[in-house]
Amino acid sequence: MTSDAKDTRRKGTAGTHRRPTTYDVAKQAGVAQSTVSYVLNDVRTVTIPQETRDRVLEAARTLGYRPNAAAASLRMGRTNTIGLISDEIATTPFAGKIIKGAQDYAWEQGKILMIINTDGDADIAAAAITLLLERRVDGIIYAAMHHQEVLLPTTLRETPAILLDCFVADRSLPSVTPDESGGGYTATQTLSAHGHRRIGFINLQPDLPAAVGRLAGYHAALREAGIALDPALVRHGNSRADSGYALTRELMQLTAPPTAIFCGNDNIAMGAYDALRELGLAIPNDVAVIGFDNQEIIAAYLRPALTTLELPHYAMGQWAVRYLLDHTEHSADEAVPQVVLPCPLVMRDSL
Amino acid sequence: MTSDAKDTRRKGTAGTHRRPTTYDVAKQAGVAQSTVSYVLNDVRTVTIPQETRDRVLEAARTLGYRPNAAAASLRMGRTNTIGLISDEIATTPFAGKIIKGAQDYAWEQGKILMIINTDGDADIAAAAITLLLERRVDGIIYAAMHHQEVLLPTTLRETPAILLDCFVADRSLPSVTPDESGGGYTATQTLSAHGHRRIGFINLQPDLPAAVGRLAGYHAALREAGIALDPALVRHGNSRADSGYALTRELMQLTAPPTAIFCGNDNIAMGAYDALRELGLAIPNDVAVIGFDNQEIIAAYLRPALTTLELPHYAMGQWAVRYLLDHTEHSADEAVPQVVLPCPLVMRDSL
DNA sequence: TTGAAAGCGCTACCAA
DNA sequence: TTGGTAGCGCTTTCAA
Repeated sequence: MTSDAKDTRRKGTAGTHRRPTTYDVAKQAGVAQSTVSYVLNDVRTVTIPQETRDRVLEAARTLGYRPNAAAASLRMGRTNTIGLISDEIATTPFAGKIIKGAQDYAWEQGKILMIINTDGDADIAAAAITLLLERRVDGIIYAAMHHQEVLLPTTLRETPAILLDCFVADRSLPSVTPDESGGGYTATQTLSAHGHRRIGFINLQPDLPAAVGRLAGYHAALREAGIALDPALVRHGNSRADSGYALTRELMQLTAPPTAIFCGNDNIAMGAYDALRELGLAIPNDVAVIGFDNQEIIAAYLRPALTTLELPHYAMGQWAVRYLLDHTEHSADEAVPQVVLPCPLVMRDSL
Repeated sequence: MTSDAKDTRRKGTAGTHRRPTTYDVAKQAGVAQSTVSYVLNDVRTVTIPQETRDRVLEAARTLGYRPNAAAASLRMGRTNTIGLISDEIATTPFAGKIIKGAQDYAWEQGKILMIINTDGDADIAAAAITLLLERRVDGIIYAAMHHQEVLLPTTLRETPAILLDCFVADRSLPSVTPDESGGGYTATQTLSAHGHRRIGFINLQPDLPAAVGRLAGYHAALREAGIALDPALVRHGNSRADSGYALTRELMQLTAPPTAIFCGNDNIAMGAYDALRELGLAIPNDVAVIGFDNQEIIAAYLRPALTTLELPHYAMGQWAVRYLLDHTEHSADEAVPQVVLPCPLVMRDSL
């Protein structure tokens, strides 16, 4: 703290940390600043003799030179940064997977992520967009953790953007979401391939995109297998375990109860397990169960381990970044893609 | 791509997106560039008449002006950005909490986070540090997901940095970690306060900082309660459920088995539940159980719900950012804090 | 109260 | 092959 007059860290007394610049490196190496830039960026349009290169590299090393990304960004008009706005982060394992998918790909491409969590607050989302715009990110990913329609500030259109696990009503923004109906189809088809003809379906709240899609898939698979749709076998719950429990009991009280149950998510499946156990029914011998979401901690710990469908969070994260990097330019003429990624089956022991 | 025939986006034909600058705003408002800066940044040292202010604000608005953060950073030497390097992100719920804690505080202070996940790879960590240094972040948080000693590149010392849930051997870098021994104490003391005198402890691998700390806390609480330490009651496992299962069986086979078990983490507790159930012992009436980590998905779903200690991930994230913001300057003379944050008890139904 | 201008560190153009 | 130099958009000093 002290020293003479306590200016320890302001003046050039060693404590000062003015980082060396290309200018310093140039001086040290006895070349021009531009030469330093050429060498450091390995610019191939100019040819610099190895000897000079070495001198520059050496000077940079001894000075501890580090390029200043802000200066480069200012000059080049690109920040090599991608903004990621997510509506949740701590409360779901999905967030981590999306981030990881996005980051892995971004990192490969030398890009870096700026992540902002909104906690579902629209004002924060708007502020986040503003901030990222000021940072001149090369693109913005707006990610929801549960497939839904969203309403977004128009400011998002000032930069390339892509929606992840969500979409806008008029589909005017590119999006990447899970193939819900494909998932519903896979689940149902897998069950029917195992010989089941009476397949119960405990769906999520009927208004959710996920529920609509999965139900469509269920219908399609049934149709394809030549199984008549029995409306009594389809129920809508609230996506929690208690609803899985209650609706499973309802289903099993039917005069012709199902031999397999497709659960709208893994929580519901957990409830189904409880109900089935209480009824003295064995999984999968008496009743087969298949879930959705692959919430590892549930699915892998349930006994028997739960067969389920995985939501492609990692893949969506990856896809979103790739899309942004491939579409750095605003090209209004191109179609706005609404991409849908498959939900892979994760086979365990419940069927 | 060529011109003449299809240069829609290069020239000023509407498609072009040269963002307006302070210069444009100045021109539009009929003032000098500096005036724009004064108004936009609300600089109080100069007094600008409301009328001028309004003109500037209006011009900025109609032009859709957005400050360029890179330019400001370059000029000011501060980026208002904090780097967060984490060794895992998708595989543990802890990451989300740390990030949220860090981000919530950073956001409040107008700072933004750059997050890089290393997957535990030292090379990636080193590259991440380099990248963040080039970005001139105002500070770096290096976060582990499990309390451990780490070995870090010296480059980390080029900027203010803080370690989260980890530390370096010589304690030369500031750190914030959970109060493991305080947690061990709380767990044990809580059990003894419930009247238990024979308290088993199934610890993690003995070499982990968490295990060492929790054991010390266990000892301290026993001593304080006047309970003699019985080495037979202390076991070391491998932090997974199977080890909790096996060691619980061992413990219960003792001629004087424990009436309560303190489990080194929630996975172990899960295994203990299985063993106890198999032995026909009721929780908490026959044996009380307390866990550690508060892995919500385990702890809250276990029946009876598990009483456990929470790791302060959110608080550590918050603390780390606060520390960095308070110590923007490199002050070598200050002591290097090794802060320890409490692990709060989360009461549920297992004791 | 306002304006001109310097300069943050970098890239890349143009000349030598 | 190398070097001088003009900005990128901003903040802030200094003069008017």
